[in-house]
Amino acid sequence: MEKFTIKDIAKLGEVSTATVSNFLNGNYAKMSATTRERLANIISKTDYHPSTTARNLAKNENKTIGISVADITNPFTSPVISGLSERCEKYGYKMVFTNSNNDERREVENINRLREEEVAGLIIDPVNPDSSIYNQLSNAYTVIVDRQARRNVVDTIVTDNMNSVDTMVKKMVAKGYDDLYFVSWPLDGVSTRLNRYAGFKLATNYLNDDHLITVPYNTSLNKSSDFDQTLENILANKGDKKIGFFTMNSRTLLQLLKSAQRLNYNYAEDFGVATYEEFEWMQLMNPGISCVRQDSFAIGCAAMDLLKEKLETQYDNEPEPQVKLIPTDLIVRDSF
Amino acid sequence: MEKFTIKDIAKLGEVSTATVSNFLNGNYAKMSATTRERLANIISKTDYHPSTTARNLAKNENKTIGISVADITNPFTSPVISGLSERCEKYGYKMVFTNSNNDERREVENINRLREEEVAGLIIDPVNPDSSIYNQLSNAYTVIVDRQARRNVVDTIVTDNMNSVDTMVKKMVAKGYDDLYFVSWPLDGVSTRLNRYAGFKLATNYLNDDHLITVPYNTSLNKSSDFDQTLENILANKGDKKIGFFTMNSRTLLQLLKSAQRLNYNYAEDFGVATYEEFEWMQLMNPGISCVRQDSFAIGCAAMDLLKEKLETQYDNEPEPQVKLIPTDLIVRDSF
DNA sequence: CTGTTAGCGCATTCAC
DNA sequence: GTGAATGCGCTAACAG
Repeated sequence: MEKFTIKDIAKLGEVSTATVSNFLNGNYAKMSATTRERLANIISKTDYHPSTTARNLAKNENKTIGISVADITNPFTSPVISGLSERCEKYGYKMVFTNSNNDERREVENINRLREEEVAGLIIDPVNPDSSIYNQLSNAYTVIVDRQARRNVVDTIVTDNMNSVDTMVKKMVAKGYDDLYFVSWPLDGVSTRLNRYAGFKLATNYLNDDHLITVPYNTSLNKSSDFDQTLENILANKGDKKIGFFTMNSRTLLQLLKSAQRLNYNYAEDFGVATYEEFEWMQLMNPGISCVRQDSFAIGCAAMDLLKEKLETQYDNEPEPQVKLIPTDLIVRDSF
Repeated sequence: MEKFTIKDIAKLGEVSTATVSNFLNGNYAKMSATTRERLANIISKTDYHPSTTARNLAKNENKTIGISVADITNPFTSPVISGLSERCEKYGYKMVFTNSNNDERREVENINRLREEEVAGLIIDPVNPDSSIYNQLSNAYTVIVDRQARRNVVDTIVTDNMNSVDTMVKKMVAKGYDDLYFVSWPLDGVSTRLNRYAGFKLATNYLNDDHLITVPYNTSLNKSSDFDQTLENILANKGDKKIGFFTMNSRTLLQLLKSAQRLNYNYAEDFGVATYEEFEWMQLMNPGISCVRQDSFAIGCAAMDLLKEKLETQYDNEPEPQVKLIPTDLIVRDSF
């Protein structure tokens, strides 16, 4: 938006462009104190600032990372971006940002565009972590966040699903619940669900899947469903037993809550409940709902930390992909 | 991340770099069909892609816009970004993104950094719209979103506060409410609040401020407050009158709801209520809460539309700053 | 139709 | 301590 170049200020300072360049890069050893001061003056007066484009070209480096998020609108991705942005600033990277709006095709376009921009690295919040497109990405300059592939080919940072469920459900066990149930969308080999369920089994020591309740992915909240039936079966026959549920996310929690409402059961009173994911309304409800709050900010930070580290080391061959687990916060309220 | 340059593929194609450049830019008229095909082949085989940096330098243009958001974590900014990203893609811009985390100092840094990147334009979701720092920005290449300054110096896109409140409150009036109250944080000259209140007065025809209830900015939701008192005064003495409240945002709504709960009044039953802002829990509550849903996505779109238009026209002197209002959706549920 | 050439703004030897 | 020269990868005349 300006017009001054390094030449202009070289002329004004009556020095060569090289000296100016040195000044700009802090190589003050290579000039007299007087020219240094003169340059400082001129530059501040002209509000000249070097062209990053030109500099990138000359140095053949580009301190920017490309970001592709599946869905900016998802409440869990904002904190991730916040963490990324924090670290980018800290490390002197700028971030160019793309949103795929849950569209795999668009994600591919975004990633390709990002690569053409010659970004130094890539951070991807994948639409479908099991897609094959990530195979083309080198693990040397990319990291995946938030969603874990069944077989991951690049480093990924995700919330510690298994352990958080384990410790939360252990708290329920400790309160003397006789029967605990895990309410989930169909497992379908999705790693998030599998890992959360694994945590549940770990805490409860259930050996088979008798305590796994599955609800279809897209059931209406406001119509009675099969789930009403199984809930009624459990609750009507519970006798003196304490019954508890752990729901794998907020949607299944709502499913449970709505069903219970239809059947005239109250949570906390007639049964205990805790859930993965935190939303504001869980705190507003009365009694408040215990939940696992994932630390998305930390995921963003860790992702950029990892990426920076990878970018700074020279690999003779691609590093083995790892997955790093980020611990969660357990929010215990009065729902169990 | 690659190594092929235009020279390499020129050599491979046994043509000059100029021809390759023409090919890349779609100037197929300037070459024979055979060389065109040959080039296409070679390029696809080598997975060569031109350096955007070099291209930007050569063309002295930079199809990127800089974005500075006050707080990525605010649920209303995600849709704005979504809209921006939509339009950026459409118009062929890429976006470099910064987050200020509600810190004015950081915002200044971000904006300066963005300008140094030689972005073509700037879109700013301001931390404090009344800050003086926006005075330094030319209206020729920047637009502000979401928050309106008292005296705005650059084009601004905001939600249509006044008209949405007006039409929502008119719906309450139509339902025969005898007394309507506007619950708000102290007006304090903040344009958002002023405009919403103006809409309220427009709908109710109240001439003075007797129906404005002010609650301090930072009162705890869970302790009884002065507000409890004034609410009790109104509700205890209402007689046969229908009483309604319009709250200026979700926080003041919660204030109202919690106070009512403490005083054993029920909304919808003992009084009517509607609010600015929509959150998921308003839909979950029973009865659902009527609210004004601002179309943040549209704000993002409009902002980028405007910016693009400005970028493409040559101004002899800076254009007069305008403010554009984005209409909202009125969600009527059962709370009044 | 194709090649030559001169920049774009800056960084970096290598002389002086 | 300083400056001229060269190149980063590409574009845009201008010749041929």
